[in-house]
Amino acid sequence: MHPFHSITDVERETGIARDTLRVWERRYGFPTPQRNQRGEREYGQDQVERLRLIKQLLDSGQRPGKLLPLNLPRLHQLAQQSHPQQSLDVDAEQLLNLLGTKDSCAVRHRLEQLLHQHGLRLFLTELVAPLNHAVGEAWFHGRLGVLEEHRYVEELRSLLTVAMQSLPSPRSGLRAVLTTLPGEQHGVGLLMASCMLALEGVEVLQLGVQTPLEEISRGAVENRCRLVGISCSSFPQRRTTTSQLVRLRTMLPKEIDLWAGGSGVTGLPAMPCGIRLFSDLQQIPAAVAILRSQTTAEKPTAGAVD
Amino acid sequence: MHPFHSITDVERETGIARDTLRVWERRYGFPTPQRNQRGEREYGQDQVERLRLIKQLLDSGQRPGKLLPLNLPRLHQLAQQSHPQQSLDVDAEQLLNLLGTKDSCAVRHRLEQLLHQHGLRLFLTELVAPLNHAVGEAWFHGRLGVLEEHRYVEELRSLLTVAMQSLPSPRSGLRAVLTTLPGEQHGVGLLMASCMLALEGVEVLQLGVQTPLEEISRGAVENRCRLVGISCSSFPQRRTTTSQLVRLRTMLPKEIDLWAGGSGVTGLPAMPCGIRLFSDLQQIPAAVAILRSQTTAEKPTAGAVD
DNA sequence: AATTTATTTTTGTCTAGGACAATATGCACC
DNA sequence: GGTGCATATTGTCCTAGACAAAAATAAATT
Repeated sequence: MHPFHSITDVERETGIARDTLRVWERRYGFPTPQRNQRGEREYGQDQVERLRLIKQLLDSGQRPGKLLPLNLPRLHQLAQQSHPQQSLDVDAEQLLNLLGTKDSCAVRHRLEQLLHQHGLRLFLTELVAPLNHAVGEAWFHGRLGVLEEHRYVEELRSLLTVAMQSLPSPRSGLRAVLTTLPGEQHGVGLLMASCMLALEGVEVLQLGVQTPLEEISRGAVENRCRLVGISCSSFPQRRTTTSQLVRLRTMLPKEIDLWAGGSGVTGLPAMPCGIRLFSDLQQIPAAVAILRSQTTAEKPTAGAVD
Repeated sequence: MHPFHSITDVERETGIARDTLRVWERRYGFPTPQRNQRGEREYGQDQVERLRLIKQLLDSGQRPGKLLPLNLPRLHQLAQQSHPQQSLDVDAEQLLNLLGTKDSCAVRHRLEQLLHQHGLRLFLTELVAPLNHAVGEAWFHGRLGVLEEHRYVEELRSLLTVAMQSLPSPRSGLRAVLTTLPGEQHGVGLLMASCMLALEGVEVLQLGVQTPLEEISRGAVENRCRLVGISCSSFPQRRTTTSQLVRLRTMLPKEIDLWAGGSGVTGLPAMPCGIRLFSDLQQIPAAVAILRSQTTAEKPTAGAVD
């Protein structure tokens, strides 16, 4: 009926905290919501759009002081500049186009085709990883909507879930807990990492998203896991990621490795200690190999741990 | 290191809004966090536990005024009373026990066994639905941890995803968009509903969780869906669910049905109009049948719509 | 006695403007 | 070009008050 959004709505839709929205209004004069009878803010659709765009630009490194005074055209202009169209694999490009059409089966079929053609590992590293990024960018530029993005994610999730089921039962010996931090909602990166580890013969204990740190730690210990993997997408504040990872590190026994990867860790301010950051899925096989050689080497010489 | 949580942490871990935490402190004298140098609240682990329990009791219909003055033993006592152990199917009971053990494969295998034994539909309505509830309760009573719950959810998700893939391609004619409202994070109910619809030959467009209302509407229209299904789990405020559903209803063309189901809609204060609430998965087949007969009946007599 | 209607209490969310530390930026200096 | 320090920017937290929606209770009606 009335196209107005409360401050809580806007917080949910843009990912910008209520306090931040209010302080922006005070400091920069934007947004400028109307007020209802009760004196509460009512954001119009246009302001929400603009805030969404601002949020995206912020996440890509821009600063609020520059961004908030700009009008919509200038913001779009900036979006163009800061995220130039990147060249893409021909397959990825094709899929991106398919996503834009109404035909959802086509996307599914093409993904399956490519999976069988290249095998799971290459499919993940060469196609899905860049495609994920490209889908995000396409949304950023307004080429795809949230709808298309969700559809893509669901197709991929389903495809990878099925693919992982049909992998041979891992030769035990190396077990891993895989999950995301509390607050993190995106599960596709997690699934991709699970696949990569499973491909290396690691027995993966997938816990889904948003596991409390205490439970991650308990799960790793109780199941005698050698390693904990955390998938991090973009987070509201990057220092949240860091502090949570550090806290998890202190909770885990030191003989359990802690790995973190995903777009949320690239450009993270260098971990203090004992946390391995992955900027790329492709680093996983080598890391697993090293871990495996370490573990088998250590096994015979028991003890020597205080 | 230091076992203290900021107010944001507590908000994330308990699902209680910051403002609410502060106002409780003011009104009821609980929680009573310490303050750090800067004067900021620091909640100890015990207070967080207590708040979690309080949140659970609130969700089950208790009132803050009664709950907040109570100490921990009394809260547990109340939890026992308000959620008496229910009798369970022998299969469900067995699975609940398996979940408590470390052996994750056993859960998986037993679920698969039962799925093949009963078929997907009975598996969902007779086993999974009550088991979901039982797992929630078991967590409530401290019998299972978050870890076990997550493991269960992931196994189920994977199992149902695979099962849905192996269903025959739906005979087209009836198409549905299925998703959850913005803010809703739980996707299992969604997957179960998708399965039920797919079993009835409905072509399901799964959009995953948290789709903005505008995008739900757009997806339904663009893909010529006859119906939109929303899966609602427990929501912070129930009126949020209502208002969002009503808003979605107004956005959708009136020839598209809107269905909502899940634990979040039971006991919801009667929808104004044009929204069908499902308290049970079993109601789905009949509703689809009716819809199908309506649609085929209407098709020939085109027009008569302003 | 049961059901409807009015009144009171409870409760979550919103507001304002101030404060401060953590991060980023600009600039002199090596 | 890199390094250290002063300065500016920015998100989050604070207090305390206000108010409407929901729930509980009381009152009035059938």
